[in-house]
Amino acid sequence: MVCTANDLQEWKDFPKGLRVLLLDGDTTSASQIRSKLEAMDYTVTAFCNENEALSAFSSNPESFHVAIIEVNANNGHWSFQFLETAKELPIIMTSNIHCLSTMMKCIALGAVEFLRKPLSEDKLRNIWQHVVHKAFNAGGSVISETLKPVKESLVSMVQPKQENEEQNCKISKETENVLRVHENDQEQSAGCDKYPAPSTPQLKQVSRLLDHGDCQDQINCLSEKESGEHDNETKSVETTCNNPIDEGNLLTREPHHMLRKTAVKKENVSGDGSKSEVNMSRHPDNIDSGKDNGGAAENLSKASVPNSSCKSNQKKMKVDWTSELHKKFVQAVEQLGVDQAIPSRILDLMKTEGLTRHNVASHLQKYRMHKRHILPKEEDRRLLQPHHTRDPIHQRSYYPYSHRPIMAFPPYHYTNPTLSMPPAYPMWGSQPPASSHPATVQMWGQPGYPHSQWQPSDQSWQYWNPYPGLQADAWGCPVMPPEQGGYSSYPQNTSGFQNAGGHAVENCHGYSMPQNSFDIHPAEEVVDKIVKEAMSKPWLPLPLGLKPPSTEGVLAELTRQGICNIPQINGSNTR
DNA sequence: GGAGTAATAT
DNA sequence: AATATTACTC
Repeated sequence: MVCTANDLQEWKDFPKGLRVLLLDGDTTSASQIRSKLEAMDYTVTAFCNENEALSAFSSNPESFHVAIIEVNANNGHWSFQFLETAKELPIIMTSNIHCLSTMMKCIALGAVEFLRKPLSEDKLRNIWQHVVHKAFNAGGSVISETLKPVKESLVSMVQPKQENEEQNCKISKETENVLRVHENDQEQSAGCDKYPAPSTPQLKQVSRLLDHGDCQDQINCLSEKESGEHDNETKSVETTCNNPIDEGNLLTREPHHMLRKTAVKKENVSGDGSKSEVNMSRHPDNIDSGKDNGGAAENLSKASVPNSSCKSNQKKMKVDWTSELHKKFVQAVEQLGVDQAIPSRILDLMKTEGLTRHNVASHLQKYRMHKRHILPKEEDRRLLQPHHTRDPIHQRSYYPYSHRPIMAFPPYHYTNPTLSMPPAYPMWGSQPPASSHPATVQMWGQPGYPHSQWQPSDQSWQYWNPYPGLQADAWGCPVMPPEQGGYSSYPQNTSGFQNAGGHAVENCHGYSMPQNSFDIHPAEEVVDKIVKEAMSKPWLPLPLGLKPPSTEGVLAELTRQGICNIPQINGSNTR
């Protein structure tokens, strides 16, 4: 069906030109879908008549890579028949109707997705993924010969990334093994950034569960948008519910296959191309039996009457803060800055459907708490710098990015950092030589404080550093965006002193402190450079080690320059 | 009613 | 351990 080897060799800009069979009895809807698809460079052949579509496919199955089939009240039987007929083709069902049993039946019969109308660009944009998915995941008996070249071609695209991505995606060894057994492992890479595929994580879960024989404990479902929390820009999310399903109600010609198909995930891409999805899971002990369908699709929850249970259950879904999601969170937080980084705004920025303000708030709380444990350690390191004094004037140095705050902190951290200081020197004393270790949270973290994913040693850590070129030793550690100019070359830059212990550390601008600058003094030229920079940019916070001039000195200087009228600020009195 | 925090539950 | 929920305060 899909494409020949030649097709793929020529297919430089996949998925452009991917051929879509579109059946929609509603001509208006059909033309809308068609124009959207064509705008995305898909090649669309539209039918409004079932028989035409079927005969077109039957006569030349290789004309199509993917099908979008509308299900309506009248053509249900035909739709199922088409699903049976075109098993090799990834078929996306779409409908205005919300009928759980129909959706279940479609999915069980092999439909890759069930989308509620209207089909937005976001819904349509990634339908190519189903082609890839099918190529990789269809069972040997189902995959067509023509799909194999697709798979091979894409494997070569996916493979080089795979090793890294496997780590980044935190795939458990167990899962990896399962996937290898299933010969579907390439797909998992597609579940990562580059070639996201709609069903990947869920498939992994389902595969694992199947292998462990407890698949009834978990199906994947799609949540509907959380009411009122998201605008139309928000994207569908994927939720994973630990819901038992009544398999007896599902049509299945091949139970394993059916379940795999049930693991349909809906994924959309936000404007910037990033995924906007969230994995959610429910605690098994919260399961309602029977009618709990878990909202097997976005549409389901709205569609089916019993879905009230799904909706209510959604409350109990647990957000899986994947590195990807967390990255988004951090980006939102950083984009907002200290003043604006509040749950609702973060939520808005993240544009991740299924995520609630509460989810964000909870995560934010944890985020802040973690930072709270991290920052004092950084301050400790700064405090060891020569010339540094802890008089209040220098307190702004504790939070050197106040002009563009990265994150909100509890006030006591920058109003009186000394109060929150854990014992500093013992920590220093216990440091391993910086030459053998880049500084990590592990080195600085308080004993007993939870580590795991909060640490850079974690594989997902790299996702959490918004500026991979820079070191960040803490979760969300403020690091200077590269575009922020010379400011970051100040030695107090958080990322600039990762390697405590008197070794040269490059900050993000390649500015390098001399060896032993920590132990003794910065080289004079370094000091000069810092002083010059500070003087040329008085609006920036002072680097550590530099004292601001006294008020008297400033006034005297102003007077010398003939400036005698100084407006009163904050009650400070001048002449 | 949202936000922040701490405590507690799951 | 991670996340959600709750209670409380602002």
